[in-house]
Amino acid sequence: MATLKDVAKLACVDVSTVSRALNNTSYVHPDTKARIFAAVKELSYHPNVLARGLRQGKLHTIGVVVPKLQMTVFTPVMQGIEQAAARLGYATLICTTGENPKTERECLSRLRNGFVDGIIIAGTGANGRLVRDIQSGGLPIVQVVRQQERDISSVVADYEACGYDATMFLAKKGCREIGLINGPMTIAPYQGRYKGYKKAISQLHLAEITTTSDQPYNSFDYGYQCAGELLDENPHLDAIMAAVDVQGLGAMRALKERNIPVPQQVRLVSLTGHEVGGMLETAMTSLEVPAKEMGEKVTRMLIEEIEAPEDNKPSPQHLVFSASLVERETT
Amino acid sequence: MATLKDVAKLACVDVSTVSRALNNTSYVHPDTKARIFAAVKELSYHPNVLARGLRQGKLHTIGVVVPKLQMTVFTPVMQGIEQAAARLGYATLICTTGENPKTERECLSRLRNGFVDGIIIAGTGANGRLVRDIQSGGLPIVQVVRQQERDISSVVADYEACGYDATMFLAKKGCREIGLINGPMTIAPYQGRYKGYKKAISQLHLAEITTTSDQPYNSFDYGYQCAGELLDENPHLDAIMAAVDVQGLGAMRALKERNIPVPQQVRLVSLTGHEVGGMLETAMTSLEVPAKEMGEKVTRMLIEEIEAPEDNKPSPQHLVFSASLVERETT
DNA sequence: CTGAAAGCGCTTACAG
DNA sequence: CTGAAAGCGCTTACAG
Repeated sequence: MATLKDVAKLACVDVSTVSRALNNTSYVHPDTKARIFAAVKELSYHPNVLARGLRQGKLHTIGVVVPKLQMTVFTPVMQGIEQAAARLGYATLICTTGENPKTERECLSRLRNGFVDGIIIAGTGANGRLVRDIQSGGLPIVQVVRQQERDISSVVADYEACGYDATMFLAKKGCREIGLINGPMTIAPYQGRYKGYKKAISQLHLAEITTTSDQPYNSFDYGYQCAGELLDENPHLDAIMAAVDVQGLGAMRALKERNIPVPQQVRLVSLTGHEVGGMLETAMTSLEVPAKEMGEKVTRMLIEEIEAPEDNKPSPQHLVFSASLVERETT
Repeated sequence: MATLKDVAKLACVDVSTVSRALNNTSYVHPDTKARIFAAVKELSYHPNVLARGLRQGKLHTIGVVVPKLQMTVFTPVMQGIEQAAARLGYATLICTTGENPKTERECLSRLRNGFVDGIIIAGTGANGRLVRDIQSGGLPIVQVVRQQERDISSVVADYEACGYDATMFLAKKGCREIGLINGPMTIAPYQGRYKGYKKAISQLHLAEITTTSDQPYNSFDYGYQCAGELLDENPHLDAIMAAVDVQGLGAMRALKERNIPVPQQVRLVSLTGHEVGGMLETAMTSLEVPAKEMGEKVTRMLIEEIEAPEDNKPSPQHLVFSASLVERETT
């Protein structure tokens, strides 16, 4: 690979002049410039981003730490992040943790080593200490989808409203035994959804009906198993709310296998929709979350913080997006 | 951020000694070592990966260029890549092109600048020249899912066999009017699927039935529209093959809206399955592609090439995975 | 076992 | 308008 030095030699100028010409950072005589560009072309020179990054203390790269991509809200979130970052001249380094705190710790350690200018995280909640350390070490970090830390900026959806609204919506349809398929309370969105559900349930004087399974919670099998359990233990169940789309798919399948007509006997809602709902044979009603937009927004927020002067960093801000109930065929 | 120098000063040794202690690259007196580690801890020192990368000419990072993630085979492929890379001590830089050649060109240009030690690409086919340039410029690059270049290593599935096998399978079930929903012939996998379909069709002396739409081809809407067209123009159609899962979802929806029973009247197969097939209300028969495994494999291949001594780089190799027909409920 | 020095490929004040 | 020099934070022969 050709270096600045090679170009300088070929163009018979100093490396500093080449640098200036290439970065347009000060006037360079047109003739010199022409010679330089000719040399660049001849050698097919490409500046070494690492060297520049080291010198400038900035690599124009952001790190993203998410649990998993497949069939989750994180895919569209990631899409938004990637696009916004590219538009602003940043590359995106991705790290999936599989909800494993240890993997997450490794990801974060790797990222903090001058590799990235900032981090976007949807955390497991198990590495709060490390996350705060990174923040106070001067590396900007923001949360997306999951707001686990109060003092770190975040972009999330209003999960409590999702839980509440969906319950109320189902009640208005006449449902009286509404079961919830959820996930661990240590993860903010699941807690939010539960709170909303609980609030609505008690306002309506209905009984709380929940369940859990041993499967990883953000999965088809979890939805399938929990739905099965709910149905078996509550013969008069008339509605199921799934925390996420893929759980909803599992629930749908469980309903079908029991020959329970949807929505006639049991209605079904996903509390965190991201497109798939509308692509199903029986389109699923869901609270659609603006996932891509959230990704874009959190990226802009992070890059703003990265580019703010050292003595004028913005305070932590928390942005909450509303989900919109899209009624389809399962209610 | 503390630097090596800070640690050295605090531990009263030279930076070189600190470096050696930290990297375990030569014997360092236990006492010295202890002092160094104490200093590291006190300053919460983290080595700057950039500086090391620059010095060693290697950043332990690979770049990945894929069309899009959402509901495509690239999500599980990406998962495989990310996991294999992490296991081998590499970070993963991701770039999505949205099938846009210009975006792809920008991604590749950004990546080649010393940023990554190698590249994995599922290309649009429109930047062959650039891809070959990168390769001959000494930056290892490998293809996944789509083998667009003969002289660049690749890991793909046997799409032709997918097309052929699926057609034969459907014929054996008694189908005589088998429609294909495909994508552009400039993209290797679509061409492969078509070839296989065509071959089977002519062996069986059946008529070729295909169609296209203006929608982006790797999408629900494309599948929906194409299926609609196929059904409207071929009243006796008894099977639909969709190139990819998400097209299959669209086709399913089109069938449902026309009240066409599946599989009784029309059978449906996806030629590139990656899990979703089994998560549907009516589970979809598909040729399941080992996407994650392909991602892992291509990563190992790339890293092997990266780590091979300059004078002993492996020749281009092409690995083809077989898909396996998983029969579910749509056939 | 450890230090001093050179260098990775850039950028950026500082002169002139 | 351009050159010479210092430095970003590391690693790695070279001495001793």
